[in-house]
Amino acid sequence: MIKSAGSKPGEIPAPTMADVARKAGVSAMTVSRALRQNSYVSEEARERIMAAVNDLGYVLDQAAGSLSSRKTGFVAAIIPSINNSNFSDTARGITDALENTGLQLLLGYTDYSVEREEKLIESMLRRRPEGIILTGGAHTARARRMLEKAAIPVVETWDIPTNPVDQVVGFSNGEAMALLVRTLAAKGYTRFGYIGGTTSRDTRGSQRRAGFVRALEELGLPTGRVISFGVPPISMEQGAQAIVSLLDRWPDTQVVLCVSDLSAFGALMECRRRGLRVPEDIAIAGFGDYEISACSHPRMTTINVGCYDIGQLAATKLIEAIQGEGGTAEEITLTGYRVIEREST
Amino acid sequence: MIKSAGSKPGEIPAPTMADVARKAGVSAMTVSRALRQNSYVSEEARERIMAAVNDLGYVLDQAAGSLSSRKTGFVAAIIPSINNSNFSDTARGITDALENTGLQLLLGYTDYSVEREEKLIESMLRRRPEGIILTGGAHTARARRMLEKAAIPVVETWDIPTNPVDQVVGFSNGEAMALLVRTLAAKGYTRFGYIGGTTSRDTRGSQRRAGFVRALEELGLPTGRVISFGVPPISMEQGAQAIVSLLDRWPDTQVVLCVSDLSAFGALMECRRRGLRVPEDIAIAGFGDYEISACSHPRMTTINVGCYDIGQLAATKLIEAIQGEGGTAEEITLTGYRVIEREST
DNA sequence: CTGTTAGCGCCTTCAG
DNA sequence: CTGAAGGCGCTAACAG
Repeated sequence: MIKSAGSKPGEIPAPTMADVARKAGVSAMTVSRALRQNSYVSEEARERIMAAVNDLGYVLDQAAGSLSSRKTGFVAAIIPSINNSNFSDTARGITDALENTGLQLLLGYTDYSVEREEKLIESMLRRRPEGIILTGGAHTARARRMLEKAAIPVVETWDIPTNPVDQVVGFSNGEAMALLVRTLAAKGYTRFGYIGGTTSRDTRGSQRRAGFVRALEELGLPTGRVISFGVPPISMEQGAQAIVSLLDRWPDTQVVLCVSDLSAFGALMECRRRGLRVPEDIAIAGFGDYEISACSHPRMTTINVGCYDIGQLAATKLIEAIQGEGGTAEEITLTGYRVIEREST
Repeated sequence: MIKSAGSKPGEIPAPTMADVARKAGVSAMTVSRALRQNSYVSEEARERIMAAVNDLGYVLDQAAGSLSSRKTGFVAAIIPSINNSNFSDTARGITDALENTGLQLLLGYTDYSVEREEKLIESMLRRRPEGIILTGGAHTARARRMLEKAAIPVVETWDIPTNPVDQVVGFSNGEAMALLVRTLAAKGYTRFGYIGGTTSRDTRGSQRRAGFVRALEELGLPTGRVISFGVPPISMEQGAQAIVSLLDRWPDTQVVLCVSDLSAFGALMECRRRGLRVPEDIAIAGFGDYEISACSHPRMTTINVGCYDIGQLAATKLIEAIQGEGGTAEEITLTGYRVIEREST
């Protein structure tokens, strides 16, 4: 504990604006003005105020300020996992877009659970954020109701919900995966396998799987070689185990697509460990273009979905809606993705 | 924009406690009591209140509450990078420890810059967090002063500062790296190389390097094979480039230690790509025990430092200090680390 | 350019 | 178990 702290008796209460005002010989209102960028304060007064602020070690109390100004300066963002670099890239994009707007990020993660998302939304709304960014379009009914009641701009990302709450910045996970299938089919592969999680929780994961199946159907190729493996997120280790089962069951599989680069990497390394040549004996592709896929040996084919840009764009749209007149139409912004062919296919 | 929103004229203002109270036929005070767990409210009143809350879609405004209760329910945490799974594991540990305490995390990242840390600390202190968790012991003078003035519990993590602000939950990065050197020296390696970043910004990185050199000196082994490579964080790709330079310059190097598993992985893959056998031709070890090191081929030797536990323990200590009488002594809690020997050495 | 007045929405405190 | 009064620290709105 520093000096005297906590709620000890004899504690020195933090200085308030009134303390600064007294010390600088002005009113609290002038201090308030001096501490913001806009409003006019004489150079002389400003200097005295800043000196007093420094002397006292005064730090503005935004909770009090936002109560009276009715603006909290918070923006909430909810991602599935903070440990997944795809989503933390999105979080970085959000933070960077928020820089210099005076808005502060309230970040939470759901562990891929809509129930946890609901709780998070509730606890975040208690902080009265001026806008909120969500991942995906699957929410509980109560979460949806709370969002609508909150009457703040909402941006759903990483997906294209069929029934958006408000704005959307995302892409079709199914279409992206389908594109990958078509690209690989064009190279001559016909016997495709798939590794992903159980479909119940991770909506993006199940959309990718659906896109995989749909693309194969359209190409008239067999669709059955699918391994579903545990609840998301599917780890590298699970990818390794899954490819063993998959090749065990369907030994003539030529190429395996995975729900993400992480499981793909696990699968890739396991194949190398077992002496399989990639892509000669078995080709492998991931999803998400994580750092790892550009660096592995062999380098991995994957699909880049612009995680950082999603975050930056979502935040930009949100800021516009917050600062705008509130009349922005509901809007769906599609973000791009592209297949990155590397050595593993 | 949902329904009517933003600051449009004709907007429906969010319901307040008074609205709920009116609807439930009680006073605002009773609503306030009903919405918390403690305090006594009759079952009958509580039911009516909850019904009104539901009808109105009322969500408590914590900013107002904390102004009067003088407790914000915020805890701040600052990590170097949100994209590094070691630190996001720590963040998860913090979040998990905070669960069910009613405390909410305010998370920020510095990109390894003490200047950015200073700005973050300032903007977070404006939210009046009840405690703060930092990474490392290097702060600007002004940051230190602000922390001291704030008179809230502080926990520095991931390091053992020579002059702690308050509490510490960490380990010696230098000692951990030295242990790795000794472990490998015991296996017979004598010609060690090292890959890390420039030392100016990442204090943990430079401590690891110092530990590397110190351990070799104590063993009477040569210490010169060090490649410094860019500002942190050192990427996988930089690890790949660095090992090429290193082996180019010192071809007889037997084992290379890296500042983290990420650069070590890049180095490992690059060696495999060039047809080098690992560990026969060149052994490689990382630091941090990222998921990747357990899954790569060959699996990588590294050192596990309990990232998640650091976060959980730091938050637990912080909560104790917050809830305690404020008299907790300054305390240094050492966390454990252990070498994990795998196939790459 | 500066000050005054009032009140943001809730909780503390004290009375019933 | 419930209510009334008052104020947390700041800023909007208006007056000078």
